[in-house]
This record gives sequence, structure tokens and C-alpha cells, in this order.
Amino acid sequence: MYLIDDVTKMTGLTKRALRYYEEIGLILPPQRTKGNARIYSEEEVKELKKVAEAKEVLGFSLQELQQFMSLKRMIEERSEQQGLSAKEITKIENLLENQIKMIEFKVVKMQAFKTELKEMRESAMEIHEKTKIKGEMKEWKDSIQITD
Amino acid sequence: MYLIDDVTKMTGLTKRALRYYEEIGLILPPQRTKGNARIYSEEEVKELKKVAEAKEVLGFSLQELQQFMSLKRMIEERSEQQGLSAKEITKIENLLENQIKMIEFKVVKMQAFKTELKEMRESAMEIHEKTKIKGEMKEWKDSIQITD
DNA sequence: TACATAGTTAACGTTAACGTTAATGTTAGA
DNA sequence: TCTAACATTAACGTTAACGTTAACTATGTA
Repeated sequence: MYLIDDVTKMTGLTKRALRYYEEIGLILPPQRTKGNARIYSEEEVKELKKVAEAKEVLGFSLQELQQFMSLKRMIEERSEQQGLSAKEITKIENLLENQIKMIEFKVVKMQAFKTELKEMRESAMEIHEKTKIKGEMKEWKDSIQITD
Repeated sequence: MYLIDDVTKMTGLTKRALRYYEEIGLILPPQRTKGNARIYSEEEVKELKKVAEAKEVLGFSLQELQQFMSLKRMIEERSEQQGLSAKEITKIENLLENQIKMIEFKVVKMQAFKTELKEMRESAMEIHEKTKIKGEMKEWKDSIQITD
């Protein structure tokens, strides 16, 4: 069990962000101490780490993440008991399917971007070579002018 | 050559966004007609498409994209003539190297996220199966109670 | 007991990335 | 010549995702 200051160190999120995520319902309200301080479980910290990563690295908005979280919770809570119809589950499956496709699409785009960056690097290296040669020529010029 | 309204259709960006990108220096100011209307070249439209994609798909901020654009322009303009030192070029190469690593990192994270989504889908499918069976049991129950 | 160091809520402030509106100019066609 | 459909700049408005500050409470230690 961790207090909010510990969690900031473990997740990289600020206190404000943690409270904000709770406020907008992105995460479930954690338990409290008798003195009303938030206490986060190991599980909750893990979840927060993933949320932070998905936001920073994958560039998801908090709104998008809310979708995932609610889906995740529905499945985790074995929502059959809660009474989800087969149609609703099919809907969830389709949603997940689309998200998987989206990720795959993004990965393809990422790789294309990477290729571009590599090409830029090649160009830079070429320029580098040329300036190197120019530098050597200057050195050589200097060396034949100023014969010690 | 395209007017701004054409470009919105080709890139998906709004007029406001196009002017804004110019305002903050993300793109170079395009030429103008005699009546002061912006005219974009094929090249500029291509660039804008890439910018839009990098923003939407890869989740880059306009600030981050400005870095890329200036790097890109430095290299395209064969900056050797402009007088870049070997050290500066090395710096650029390192920057590009880091960005390539970053992309690779993001791709790995994306794939991990995809795996999670697939697991969620599997769980959903399991639940689906169970509710299906429940539904069939109900049908069966009904059939032995109400014998037509 | 007092103080330092945690925590709390509430409310206003900030930044990015535009949206929206107003007031105005240009150009092609009836 | 006038109107419709474009374009322009300038300025204020909006939303997300927090930052910051204020005013207060709880807790462990000297």
C-alpha cells in the first residue's frame, strides 16, 4: 500500500494528475486512511503505470484511455454475472478488434516514419563526409603554404 | 498549385490549422496570388499530409514536429554550403539516431499493448461462449416446459 | 507542545491547438 | 454591376490536461 507521494515516484505522474485521473473517472477512487489520505494498492500502481505509458508513449488521450479502462473493467469483473447480453459482448469484441487494427496501422506508419529518418541520417552522413574532405583539403592547403 | 480550400480537402486539415502551422513556423509561408491568396505547391501539400499524419497517428506535438522540419530543411538545403561545421552535423546525426531509437521503443510498446488487447479479446470470447451456453440452456428449458 | 512534513479540497491560472466570429477584399459569372 | 463564393487578418473563445496557490488537516518526531 502506497501514499500518493510514493505513487508519483513510481509512475512519474504528479499528485495533481493522479487526483485528476480519479476526478474524471479514469481510475477508480482508491481506499483512504482514517485521516482521509489516499492509499493505492500494488495493482492500482501497475494500472497507473500502464496508463502513463499509454499516454506518453502511444499518445492516447485520457478520453480514449477511459474507453479502454471501462472495457477492461467489464471483462475483469466477469461481466456475465452483471448481465451483459451476447450482443453487447459482440460489440465489445468488435471494438477490441478495431483497436487492434488501429495499433497495427500505427505500427506500419511508425515504421515508414523510421525509414524516412534513416534516409535523413544517410543524407547527413554524406554531407558529413564532404565537409570532412573539405576540412582535410584546408589542412593540406595550410600545410603547403606554411612550411615550418 | 492549390488554393487553401483544396488543401483542406487533400490533407484533412482545416484552414485555421493551415494558417496556424504557418504562423508558428511549422511550414514555410507559401506563395501568394496577386489578390494575396495562399497558393500551395504539390510539394507543400505532400509535406502537410505527412505533418497531419505524424500528428494524428504518431501523436507528435507541433513543437516536436518543428524540430523534424527544421532538421529536414537543413539537410534538404544541402546545408554544407550554408556552412555547418562537422560538429553540428554530428549533433544532427545523433539527434536523428535518438529519434530512430525512440520510434523503435514506441513500436515495441505498441506491440505489447496489442498483446494486451488480444488477451482482452480472448477473455471476451470466453464470456461470449458461456453466455451462449446459458442462452441455449434457457431455450432447452423452455422447450421441455412448453411442449407444443 | 510545537513544528516539519506529509496529506486534503477548492478555485483560479496556463498552454497548446485550434474554433468561431467579424469585418473586409477578390474574382468569376449572370 | 451585383451577387455568390471564395479569400484575407485580427481578435476573442474553447477544450484538455494539468499547474499553482490558498487554506486547512493529520502525523511523526524533537
